[in-house]
Amino acid sequence: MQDHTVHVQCSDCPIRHRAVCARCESDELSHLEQIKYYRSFQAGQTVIWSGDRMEFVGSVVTGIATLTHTLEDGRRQMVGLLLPSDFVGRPGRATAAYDVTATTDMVMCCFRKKPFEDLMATTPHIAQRLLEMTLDELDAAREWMLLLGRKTAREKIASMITIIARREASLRSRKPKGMLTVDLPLTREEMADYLGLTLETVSRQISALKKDGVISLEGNRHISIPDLDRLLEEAGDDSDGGMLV
Amino acid sequence: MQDHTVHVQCSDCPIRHRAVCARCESDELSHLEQIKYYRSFQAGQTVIWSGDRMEFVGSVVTGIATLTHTLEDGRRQMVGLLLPSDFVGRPGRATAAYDVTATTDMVMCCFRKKPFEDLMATTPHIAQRLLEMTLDELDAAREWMLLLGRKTAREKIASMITIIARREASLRSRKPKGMLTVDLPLTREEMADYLGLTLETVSRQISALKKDGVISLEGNRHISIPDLDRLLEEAGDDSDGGMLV
DNA sequence: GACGCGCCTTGACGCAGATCAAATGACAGG
DNA sequence: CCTGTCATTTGATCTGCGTCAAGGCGCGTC
Repeated sequence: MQDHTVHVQCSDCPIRHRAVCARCESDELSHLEQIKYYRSFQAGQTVIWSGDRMEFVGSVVTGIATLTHTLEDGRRQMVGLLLPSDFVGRPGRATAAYDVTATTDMVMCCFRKKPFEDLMATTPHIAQRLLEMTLDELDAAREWMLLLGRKTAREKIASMITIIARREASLRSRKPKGMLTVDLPLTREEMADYLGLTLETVSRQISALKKDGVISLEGNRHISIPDLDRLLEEAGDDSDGGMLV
Repeated sequence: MQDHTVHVQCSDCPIRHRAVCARCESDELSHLEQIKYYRSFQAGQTVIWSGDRMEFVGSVVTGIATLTHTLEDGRRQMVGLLLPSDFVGRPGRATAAYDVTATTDMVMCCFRKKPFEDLMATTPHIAQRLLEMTLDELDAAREWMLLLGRKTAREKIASMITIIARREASLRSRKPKGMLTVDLPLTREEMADYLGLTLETVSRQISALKKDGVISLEGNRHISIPDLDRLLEEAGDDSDGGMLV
């Protein structure tokens, strides 16, 4: 599935690598091919610190990264979870606004910012595609705000599971067979930073959902969902969870 | 200041009305002029309900609107605060994702969605401008997530005041003279929905900040800030509050 | 002036989740 | 096999904020 290598060709990533793929389909591929390059990161490695100069933009090819804000006293809030195909960086801004960290081994496809901006100015399709992606991210951020501001710890956990299941599903081409399962790509502490909780509360609520039969665990990270509707109900959303199935 | 009328010309709003103004400076103004129209709303009136068909996009000319999510049991979370010049709507999506409500009397400049999308496809500058604005909103949403997930009630109130002061300042052309003052355009309940608190907690924390001399009140809505650094400190941010001064 | 109606403030009390602390399990290296 | 490290779980206690309730203030209307 996520078997891209550092030398993956642009044309290999019709889904994962959208910022590039939008161009792959046109006759100007060669421009992007000339300016793109790949970077690998190890799990735990910081891609860029908040406030640093941001010399590139790019997108995740394989692995997972997070965006986090940190306060001086150490409180942390995750503000973005980047899965393969997600875009990183901000054309038109010189410095990073948050820490970007690889939480698994990760490969990014990067473009030096200036050439990318030049290309964007002459290739309307790129700005239109980026706008679409940014609007999606904004919607996700706003759903996340509802979670952070108004949901209980139990609802937050249930919501997180449905959100990650949904995003993993959208990366997979095939439909899931058998019982729905989710791999949580985060530690309890990272989940806590995602949800605005402490890691102890995350652990307790996962245990509680397990005890109540809403989910079952195999190991610490792998979850199966016997009854999706039950989980969606626990998530407290008024919507259907974005049509997960 | 905010004396635009329903018949305001596009060329009157170089700051407030950015989605239009991007075009005003070009030779294709007439296209936008042909498809734009104005809508007025009274304070409290709903512009559109979540889930409704969204036939238009537009931007706020005068007044203030909010975006809110509501759960079935009535819990509400504000996810956007729209001041003059802010864009509303989402090219490429058919239905609204959240409730849009006028909290003061408000005038919007609208475009039917289809013609606007057509224009966007042929006028690269519009998508580029919208991308820039959307990225700004995304940054604001992420700062808001930090507030919702990790700040104390007192810090939330202090942060809200600095955020609103900053945004009001950016709408004003002239520098503030004398002591910095802010008009809160929201009721205590709306502030609570903004901050993920209850209205009682909002009231208590505002009283506490007043008692401690961080702010002073004239009436319920008008705040003066004797010492901005003190307020920024109370807000708990590691940044400088976006260079308010 | 008296009334009603929003909006706001203040007080008393309870609880969800934070905090502090300790135990358990999973591994990797010696 | 032992040991150290790190992630996780679980328990005991504390506390910030929610909840419930009462009352104040400004303002328009009769």
